Amino acid sequence: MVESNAARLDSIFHALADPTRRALLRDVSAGEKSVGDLARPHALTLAAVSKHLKVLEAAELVARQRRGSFQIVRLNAPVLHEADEWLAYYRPFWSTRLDALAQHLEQEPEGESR
Amino acid sequence: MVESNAARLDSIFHALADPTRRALLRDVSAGEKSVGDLARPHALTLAAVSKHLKVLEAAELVARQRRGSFQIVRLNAPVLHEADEWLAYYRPFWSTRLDALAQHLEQEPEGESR
DNA sequence: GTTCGATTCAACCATGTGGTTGAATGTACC
DNA sequence: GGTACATTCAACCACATGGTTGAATCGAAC
Repeated sequence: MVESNAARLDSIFHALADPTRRALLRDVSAGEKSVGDLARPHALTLAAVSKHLKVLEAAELVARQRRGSFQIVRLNAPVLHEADEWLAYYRPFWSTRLDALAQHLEQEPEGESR
Repeated sequence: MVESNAARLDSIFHALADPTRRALLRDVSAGEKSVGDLARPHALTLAAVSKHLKVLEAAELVARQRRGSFQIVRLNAPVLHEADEWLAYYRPFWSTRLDALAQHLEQEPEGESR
């Protein structure tokens, strides 16, 4: 559906594969925050948090915007929707609706790669 | 809910952050496969595929079982459900139901860490 | 324009990743 | 028990990651 889906999923899942980054994402889901605000609750240097934010930004999970001398970070949730759509393919496999599974398997497996 | 949720999500999302591993997962979703079967369509050595499977197995996304001289790999979909549950928290943010979002934000953000 | 606060950059370090090759293991078959 | 096949292990490589520290940048305020 989307063009280079695989590379996008790479960066999204990679960004989510770190507990600090998931925590940052959760923190920022409560509303816009400056980098300093985001760093404060974590036992990390600002530079480290800045790097994590760069990973989240590369995956477009957050967006930055300068406001005065602050960098304001906000959640970009629709990107998580892409991960959700990838997962959706497997939903029939953990739900108990085996008939749905059978029907599911007749379809082509959604072309992410190649 | 689960004990060390964060570490599990780390390994799950990390496993999903590679296109080869996502492809292997999709391949194995069509039914049990030997390692050789799984390796064939990919332009990789068997050893490389074996390593990828080890990552998927560490995340418990697949399970192995010896059958004769073959290693049979099968999907363990319920683990994907854990990733799905993590994502569920963010669903209100990309859906347009902003009233749901407001209600959502009043709740505690689900304790994965600390 | 200097100083202060917020953030990033650069260099460095230890460790992990994804791949290779070639040897080793394990099971089946004759 | 030897041979063939399926898979893994070990060693190696180049490169990415997650963290640090200290210098550099950028905007605001005096």
